[in-house]
Amino acid sequence: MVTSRDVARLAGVSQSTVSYVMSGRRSISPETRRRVEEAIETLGFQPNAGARALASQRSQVIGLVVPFAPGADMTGVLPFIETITKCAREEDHNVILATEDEGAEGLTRLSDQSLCDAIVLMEVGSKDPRIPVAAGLSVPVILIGVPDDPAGLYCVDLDYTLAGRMAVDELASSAHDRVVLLGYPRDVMARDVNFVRRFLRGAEESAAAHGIAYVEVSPPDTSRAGAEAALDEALTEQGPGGGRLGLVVPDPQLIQPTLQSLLDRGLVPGRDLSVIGLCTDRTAETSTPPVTNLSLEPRDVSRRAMRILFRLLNHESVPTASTVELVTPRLTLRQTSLPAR
Amino acid sequence: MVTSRDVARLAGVSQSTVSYVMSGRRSISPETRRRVEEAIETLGFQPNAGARALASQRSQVIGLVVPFAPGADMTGVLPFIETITKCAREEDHNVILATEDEGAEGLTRLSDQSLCDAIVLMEVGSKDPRIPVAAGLSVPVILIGVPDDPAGLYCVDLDYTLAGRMAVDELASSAHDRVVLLGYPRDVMARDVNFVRRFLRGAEESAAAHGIAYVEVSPPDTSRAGAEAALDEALTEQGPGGGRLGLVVPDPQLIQPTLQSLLDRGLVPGRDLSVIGLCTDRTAETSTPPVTNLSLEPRDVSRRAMRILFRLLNHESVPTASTVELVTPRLTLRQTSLPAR
DNA sequence: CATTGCTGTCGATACGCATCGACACCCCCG
DNA sequence: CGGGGGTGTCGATGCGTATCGACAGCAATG
Repeated sequence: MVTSRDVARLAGVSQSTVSYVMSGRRSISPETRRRVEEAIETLGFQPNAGARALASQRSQVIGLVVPFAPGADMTGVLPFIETITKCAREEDHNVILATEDEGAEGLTRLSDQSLCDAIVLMEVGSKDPRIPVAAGLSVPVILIGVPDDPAGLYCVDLDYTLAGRMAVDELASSAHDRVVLLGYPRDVMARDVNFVRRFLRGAEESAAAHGIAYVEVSPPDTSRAGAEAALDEALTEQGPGGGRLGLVVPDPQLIQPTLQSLLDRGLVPGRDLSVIGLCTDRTAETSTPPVTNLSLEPRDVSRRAMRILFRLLNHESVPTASTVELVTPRLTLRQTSLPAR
Repeated sequence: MVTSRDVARLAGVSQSTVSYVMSGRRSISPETRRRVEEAIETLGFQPNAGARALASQRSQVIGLVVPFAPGADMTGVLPFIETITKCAREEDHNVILATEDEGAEGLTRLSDQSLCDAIVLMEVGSKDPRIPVAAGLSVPVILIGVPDDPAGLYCVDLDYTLAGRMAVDELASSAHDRVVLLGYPRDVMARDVNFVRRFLRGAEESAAAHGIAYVEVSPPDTSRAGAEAALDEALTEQGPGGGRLGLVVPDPQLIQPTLQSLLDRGLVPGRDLSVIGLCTDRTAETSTPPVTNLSLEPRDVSRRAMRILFRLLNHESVPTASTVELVTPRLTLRQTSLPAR
């Protein structure tokens, strides 16, 4: 192993000088700097992470807690991980992974063992039991998702209320007469996840504002049969015909089954009715047919979270007065939207 | 911050005794052990990771290099990450993430900075430029995927050759007359990925062995249009009718488009022909209709890799003489298989 | 009783780096 | 020509843990 002492010896300077060359925390003469950098290059010196962390009280590591819990919707988790990792690297930090199923102890472990300088907590639930613990840690914590009580922690999330509103707004403005919201399956509803409530509220509000007919049906699960059942309920209740129907499907897993069920009934999305999904663009592009969607913007959300995080780490002031930052979803029209009339 | 010295003071022992209680590397009297453990509990002591790493030359961290490169197939990466992380935690290790786009430097960084004790390298290509670098690192490296020259490194992967053989074996044994292999898109073929070649070879071999008609067509890309084009080529060439046709689709991204294209032509998978996909079970279950598939077994592959890894770290002998460990795929019949005749 | 061999504990040290205080040197100004 | 204020470098120290050698106490042995 090459140490900074080896570099110092080769460059003919002291070890501390090497350290100052690398950190830039003291001025160094151009000549010395050159010699040291040359020595670093020659020896291929890389500072020992443990020693650095021990001496500086900074691990240069970000803890990322991901939802691997069984049953959690893992669709679209990857873009978050990807973006967060890349943002971290841009700031010369590394990412250490923890899984949701470790619960609150996972958080204290990361923090108390000085494994990381900050924590990003993904997929935060309404009354997430980790929140009070997170609030008491010695490292800053950024939440992706908005709990009922953020306990002063910084939160970033998609603006689900706005997403719900945008979905119905779009349908209303393209002359649809009625909206059916194909809700989340019962088990998701039972978990009382925050963003579900927010989305539904936004959709309802918009429907009310536009004076447009609005019903909400909950499928038993996200299977093909679940979609069938929900559609049965939705369509028989109102009759299949008459007017322009808009279907809003906020659960990504339900989109493909729903589209398929519609086709089986001879109802072609984009010809006989509109379908708007809430899912990643990738999911929307690859569904058959490609579905008009509101993007979950995982990259934007992640980037915003990381910006806050590094501002906190660098003791810069965090500009927003608010503790909750919401990202605006993006609507992309694809093949499942009825043409304007 | 609570240190082992604090624990020692409270327990009335020396710091080194605390360390020995925790590591179990020297015998400790029951009475002393009790007092120390009580003190640890009381203070909520967690050893400082950096200090521990510095002193013991062990970071208790596994480096995981994931394929986030643009264009890489990210489908199914998550189960690998999940399983690897969980295996690591079972052995009291953490996982640090690196992205493929850091290339070989990412590997030397992880190793030379002593950020981790071992590295898992995912999605290794045939002539992956990282292999020679990996072979020279001071930490063990486990590959997921098999390069042309493993350079003495341990590799774990699905047995793609067997998968190809199993696909055609299944079709042959269920009285199919001919097999069309809807290959990988041209850009994947161009990258000359190892597992693609292996799968195709297995399929060819089996077809030859069974004396069954076999053609292979390559779609331009994984879009719907790409699937259409490939199907056009495959079906016109042989005519749509006559005998029992089996379609093998090894690219997960191509499966849904292909199924859809078939349905559009009035060809119902499971009634008019058979379709076998190579994809995760999850993908197979959620396709419409659910496709008979050979599983990629990400959990098995990951677990095998981690077992080797920890054996290496614990200086246990690694049992296999061979450096390459292949996992047997699992065939699951679903709705796209023709009933036996 | 002297010796040997354990068992259980302690003190000291090393790990590699960051940082603080000291200080030698030089330049500029009085 | 003397003093003051930078500038650039160094030595020393500390971060918190693991581990080595030492050794006190005790039991078993000849």
